[in-house]
Amino acid sequence: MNITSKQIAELCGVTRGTVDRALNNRPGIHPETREKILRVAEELGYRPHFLAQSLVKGHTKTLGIVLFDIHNRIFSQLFHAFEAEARKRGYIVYLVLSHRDKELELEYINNLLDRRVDGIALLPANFNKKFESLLLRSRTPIVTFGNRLNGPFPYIWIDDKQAIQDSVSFLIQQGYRRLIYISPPLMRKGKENIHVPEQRYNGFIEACEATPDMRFDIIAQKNYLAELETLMDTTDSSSAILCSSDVYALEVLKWLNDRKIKVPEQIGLMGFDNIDVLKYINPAITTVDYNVNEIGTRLADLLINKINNQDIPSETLIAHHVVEGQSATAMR
Amino acid sequence: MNITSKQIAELCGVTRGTVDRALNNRPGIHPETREKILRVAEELGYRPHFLAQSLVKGHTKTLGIVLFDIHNRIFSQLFHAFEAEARKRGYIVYLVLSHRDKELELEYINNLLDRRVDGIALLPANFNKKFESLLLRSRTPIVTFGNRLNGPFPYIWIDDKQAIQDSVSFLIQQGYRRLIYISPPLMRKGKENIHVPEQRYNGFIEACEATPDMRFDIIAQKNYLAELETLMDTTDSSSAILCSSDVYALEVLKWLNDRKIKVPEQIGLMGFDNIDVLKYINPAITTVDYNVNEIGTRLADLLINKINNQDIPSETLIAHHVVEGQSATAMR
DNA sequence: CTGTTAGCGCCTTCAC
DNA sequence: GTGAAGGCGCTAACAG
Repeated sequence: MNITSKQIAELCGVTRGTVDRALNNRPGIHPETREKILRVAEELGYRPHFLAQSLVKGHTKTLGIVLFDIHNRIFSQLFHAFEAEARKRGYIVYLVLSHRDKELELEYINNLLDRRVDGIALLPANFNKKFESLLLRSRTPIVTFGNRLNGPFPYIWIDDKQAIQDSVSFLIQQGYRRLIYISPPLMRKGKENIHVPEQRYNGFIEACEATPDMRFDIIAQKNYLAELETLMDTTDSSSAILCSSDVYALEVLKWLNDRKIKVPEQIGLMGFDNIDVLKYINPAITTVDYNVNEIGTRLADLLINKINNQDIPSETLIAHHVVEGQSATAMR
Repeated sequence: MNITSKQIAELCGVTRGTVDRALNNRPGIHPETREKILRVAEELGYRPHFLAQSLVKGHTKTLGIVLFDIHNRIFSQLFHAFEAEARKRGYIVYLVLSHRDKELELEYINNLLDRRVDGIALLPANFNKKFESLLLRSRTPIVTFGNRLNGPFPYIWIDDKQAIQDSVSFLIQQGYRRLIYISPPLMRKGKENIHVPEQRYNGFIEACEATPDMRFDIIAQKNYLAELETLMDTTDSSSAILCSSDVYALEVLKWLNDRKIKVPEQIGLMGFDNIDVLKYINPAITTVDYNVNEIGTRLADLLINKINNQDIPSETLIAHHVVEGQSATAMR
């Protein structure tokens, strides 16, 4: 169906070796022969068979990236940057969505490995030894992000623990003395890789315990609004709700709005991630910002460098900072 | 590096043909030989080389999907559904982002073709004959969506013209008699494939012209807020702004908020797409809803059916309906 | 039942 | 400068 180098060889009355020399302009071929072959190839719209090339060259110029989903804006932005950098460096990417499902992730990883991707950017849901040894045995370059593994896999993200501590500091400074921390992923502890939620959780606990007179609660379940409800009568204007992600903060704000509870007048609210839809929300939600585009770009950069056998740092942490909105400003 | 069927053959003292029979459990092999081969393969963690398989089988079990971007929620949702259906049917997908850039789209299409993807789901930015003939010549199954080509390419989306007419009808019914239609993509007319924006535009014009006493304006430029400003002193509470997409409606609402112009008291506002972030917005934006998950699923379904040489409809239109919020409710 | 052979499309020595 | 041959890893048709 498609024109092959063999056919060109026949048409030009030469052998495939010569055609190859012309096509990949390698030395050792008469200029005229080259001209002719190139012309014929051009006319016939010859395009090399990428798979066949990959098979012999041993690389596919393909990257795989596994994400939980792209509903969370943070991940769709990350993908954008990743894809752009990959393209600039000559790679095309498989995007697969694990939905935090360990089985599915495993299935996908195996599939990507079978397809001989040159490297994988991985947001891991699995976390056990068996999984890691599969990755290691594959000898495929891998860079993790947004969740850490135990083995020697390079990692890029932010300093989550510090970021939450900064958030708590900010809230304390605003005069808040009673905090409710909402982080549903914590409920999957032991069942799933929740490295980042745990880092944030640890940061929260430490920061709170280091503060005299601080009261705090943790909500770690899927149905977090129901639990929040039971806590509401213990709150006042010196209370604030800190969410481990903007997506929860948005839900909480909506829930509070529906109940005519005013933010920040009656209770403070703070998110995390600074996803871009926040700009449309009233009141502006105080949150933690970090350059996710940079993460995406660096992620691709690191992975490709690793593919090229360059040394890359085992950990790359991107800067973060609290962005003050109007949702966590206690009446002092 | 990785174990091959040849090595298994040697280890088992048989030939590759036999190994192949065992691995792909084909008939004509002694149960014991099969057992042994399977056991050895299992122990060594043998996995077939997907590329080599593809090369000989003539298919790659790979789909390509080209999107403008995944910032617009409608596209990330669509991808989710597409990816899920593809996976269920045994395919993995390349996601490439054209950013509406015709050159880039072309480059990507060629790349996907070189990689011998089994099919392409295409949101086209290009629209000329040359582009279409490239697609046709490739003989690769293609299904378009969200923008139409002229050639015989199956298409799936919604009835955009009708949807805007329904929107206008709704606004008229609410008592609006002066409409401002905002659709920035229209400015790229002639330069880029804007099939859908044009359909919506046509629907708008027809619906307005069919209505006596209707005044209307079109804003078709990137800097639409600036143009909107010049029109604001010609509006009153019987005026409404109709946006060709929710993303513009969100910007407009923010802009109006900043100017303390009340929606819908002073002016009506309506969007299109019903992207999921709308649920967090106040006032609730009236918009047009359609099941984008269904589009994503059907898109994959159609494409795969086409790959399997089944007949598929040249046009598939998904239902839509106006969702009433509080942003376009004239004081009657 | 199993081995042999040929081929998918391309690249890469090694002779001539 | 060019041809011939072998191989990437797997499948498939044909013998035996």
